[in-house]
Order: sequence, then C-alpha cells, then structure tokens
Amino acid sequence: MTTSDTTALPSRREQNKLATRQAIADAALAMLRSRGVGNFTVEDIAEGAGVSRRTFFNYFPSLEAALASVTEGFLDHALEQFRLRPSDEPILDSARAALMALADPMTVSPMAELFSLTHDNRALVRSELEAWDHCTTQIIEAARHRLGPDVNELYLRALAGSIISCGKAAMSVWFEQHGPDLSPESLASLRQHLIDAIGLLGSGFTAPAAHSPGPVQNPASHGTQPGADPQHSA
Amino acid sequence: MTTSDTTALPSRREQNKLATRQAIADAALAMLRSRGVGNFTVEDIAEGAGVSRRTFFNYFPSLEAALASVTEGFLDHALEQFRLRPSDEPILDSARAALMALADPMTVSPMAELFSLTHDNRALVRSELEAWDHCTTQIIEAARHRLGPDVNELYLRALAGSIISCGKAAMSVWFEQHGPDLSPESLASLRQHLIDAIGLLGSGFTAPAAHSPGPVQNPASHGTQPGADPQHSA
DNA sequence: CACGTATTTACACTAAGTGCAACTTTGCAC
DNA sequence: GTGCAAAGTTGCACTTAGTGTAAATACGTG
Repeated sequence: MTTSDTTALPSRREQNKLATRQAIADAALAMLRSRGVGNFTVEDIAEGAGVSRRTFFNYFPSLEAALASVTEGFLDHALEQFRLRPSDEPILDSARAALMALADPMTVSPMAELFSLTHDNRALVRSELEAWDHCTTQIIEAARHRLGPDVNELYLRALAGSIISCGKAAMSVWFEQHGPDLSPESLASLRQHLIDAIGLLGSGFTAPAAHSPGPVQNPASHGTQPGADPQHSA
Repeated sequence: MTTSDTTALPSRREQNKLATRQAIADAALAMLRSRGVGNFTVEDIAEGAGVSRRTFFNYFPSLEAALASVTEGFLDHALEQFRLRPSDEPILDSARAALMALADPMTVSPMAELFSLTHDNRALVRSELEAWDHCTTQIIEAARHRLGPDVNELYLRALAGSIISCGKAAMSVWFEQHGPDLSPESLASLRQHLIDAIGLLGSGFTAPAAHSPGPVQNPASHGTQPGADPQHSA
C-alpha cells in the first residue's frame, strides 16, 4: 500500500511484467506483419521486444502462444462482459450480449489482423483453438456459478461449447465476407451474424434458411423462440 | 488398374504404408502406456515401431499428431456414419445416429484409454482439439453437400460446431463419471449422454434441469421438437 | 532379371524449449 | 540513502523437434 490507488494497484513489479509481456506480444505481431508467418524465430521476437530469448520463454511457452495472446485478450473481453450480466438473465441473452462486445472496433481490430495474417498456419491454428477452448471452460465456470452447483454438467458443457461454436462461426463467416474491413457497415454485419448465430442456437437450428437471410431484425429479445415450422428436410 | 478388384485395392505399397503408419501409432500409444506422458521421445517411438526417426516424421508431423491419430480414427468413424444417413433425414437425427456409433466398445476403447492417459497434457490437448476441429469442417462439408449450395453458411458452421461441442461434452462428462469403464452399463450411459446432448441442442437449451436427469427416454424421433414452453428465464 | 519409381534411411543443420547459476532490479525496513 | 531479500533477467549448455538432401533399399512391371 505505498500509494493508495483508486483501483487495484498492480505494484511496480506487476506493471513491469505486464509491460514486458505486452512488448513481447506486440513484437511478435510486428514480426508476423513484416515477415509473414513462419519466416521469423523466437529469437527475432525477443530481439524486437528488447529482451533475451530466455525471457521470452519465461512469458510464453511458444512462439504461437505469444501470437495467440491476441485471441486471448479478445475472448477475455467477452468473458468479462458475460460475468457482468445479471444472473437472472437467460443465459443465451447473456451470451449474445457478451458476444456483442466483440464487435467493437478496438476489440476486433487485432483479432481481424491476426485472422488475415495467419489464415493457413498449422501451429498457429492449434494455439487459436486452445484459446477458444480455454474460453469455453471459463464460460462453464461462470455459468456453473450462476446456475448453482446442481446444474446438469452435460447441460453446462454442451451449452458453453455451443455458444463458443456460434461465436466462432459468426467470426469466421464475417471474416470470410469482409476481410479485415472494420467499417461501421462491416461491424454491423458481424453483430448481425452473432445475433443470428445465437438465435439459431436458441431455436434449436430449426431453420436452415437460404444463403444470406439479410439483416433480420433480432426476432425476439428472449432469443429462444423456435422457428415457426420445423421444415428442415430437403 | 492392374487387378480390377471388387473394392478399392490398396496395392501392396499402400498396404505397407498403412501398416507402417499403424505400427507407429501403436508404438506411440504403447510408449504412452509404459512411460507416461512426456517421458519419451519421437526417437523412442520410432525405435518401438522398428523404423527410423526420419520415417516417423514422414508419417506424422509431431509426436502429438501420432497420438491424436487415435482420436482421428474415432471421429472418422462417426463421420462415416453421418455420411451414410439418408439425406432427407433431419440433420440432428443424423448427428445423433452418427454419434451413437461412438458408443461401441471397439470404437471408444482406444479413445477412452487416450483420455485416461493424457488428461492433463498441454500439447496433447492441442492436437486433440485439432482433431475435433478437423471433424467439424468435415461435417460442414458433408452438411453443405446434403443441403445444397444455397444453405446459409452461418447456419452450417454454427450447427456443425454445436454438434461437435455436444459430442465433446457428452464424452467428457461420461469419462469423468465412468473413467475407462467399458461395461455395457457404462456405454449405455454414454449413449444417453449423447442423446441428451443432441436433445438439448435440438430444443435450444430450454431446460437447465437439475443434476442428472436420469435416463430419459429419447423424447422424440424427430429430434428438433422444441421444448414445450420456452421458460428459460429464472 | 532388370529397370523406373516409391519409400526408407543416414546425416547435417536450424530452432524450440528447459535447467541452472550468475547477475540485476525492485520492494521494503531501517 | 543503505542494505538486504525476493523477484526477475540473462547467458550458457544441453536435449529434442523438425526439415532438407542425397544415397540406399524395396516394390511393381515388363
């Protein structure tokens, strides 16, 4: 308690660690930008961050992990929103609201860049998957906490996994359509994809629909309205 | 086309390759069994398979990949079942049927062993995730093929991802409850979990329910029936 | 059997990741 | 400020992963 700060004081040491970590992550992204995937080493990143190779490994277990920290930040943001939702809100509504926070320019920007730069790399994709998976377990924890200790474990995991899958689906479709375009229109489209995906989840995927259903107004606030007729055969 | 065989003839060379691949995968699993995760190298596996280290890398890009081939085989089996379903069947019904094939002793056995042996390894888990993810894209392809080229891409991806998530959830809950127990009762429980998970998905997760709802008879054959009342607020 | 092609292997090399001990910085008490 | 202990950084040595290349071996076919 040297200086009674307004909010949590990370104590110089913590601050420095955070700064170093960020410097490394930034350097990694910079390398990715300038040299392209696979054309630089951990040593390059360390040098770019003004730190020794050994220190790099004190912060990240691998080159890929350093890049995946972007995704982690992205997802942590959504997670935080989720935790802030009132606990009597239907879970899918909370999920929708949390995902909505991702469609903010500042938040998607690094993610979109990472998307466009990695696209086709094996090891990178693995680390991305790990980040999404970690987010899933966090949602499970948050939801368990919200719903009490007696919730059906299967319900919890299937739901959390599906929510994440919907988020991933929306992101990937959006990116495929708009690339790294962050214009308001593009972001509106991302938001709509997120809404639609959660809508599909809430209605049990009863409406295959045709190609792009266009910006349908969010059908109902309590997203679980099932589609009118379950005409999903060919 | 040297010999017009009844079905695809793998031609000695192909056979050998397959055999080598299998020998390597087997050796990897054997090492995992005998030494535990992290206590053996690629060289050990190669030696165990009677093959050079370089040859190992001709077949698998990493040690983890060799182990994940178990998971791949497991999921490929389900995928195959999925592709065999009539194309006018509701997708969730097909998914349930395909997942059901996983609850066969011969099929789960290696998977269950892998589960029990890896449990807590970082790199291993990454490769597992990759396998599930690969399966997701395969489902997307299969579903796209089934539903025609005009399906909403978001629908496709969100659905495929959710199906996989439900399968994963069922597997993990089952394993946590039963460990590597492959008795008929245990397998019946796995089947029920898979049915329940797809049921939840089909009904838009409208029923948090309490702990273990017990073996509910599969509610309806056309799995997409939404729950009676969408009462999912608190 | 002989020949062309596919596969395996040995070898060499770069880079990942880790343990350890020396060194530097920070937080804190006096 | 000075000193000290704890936390963090670095260099070094070492094992293992993963890849390129060219020689050797096995296979399929005439």
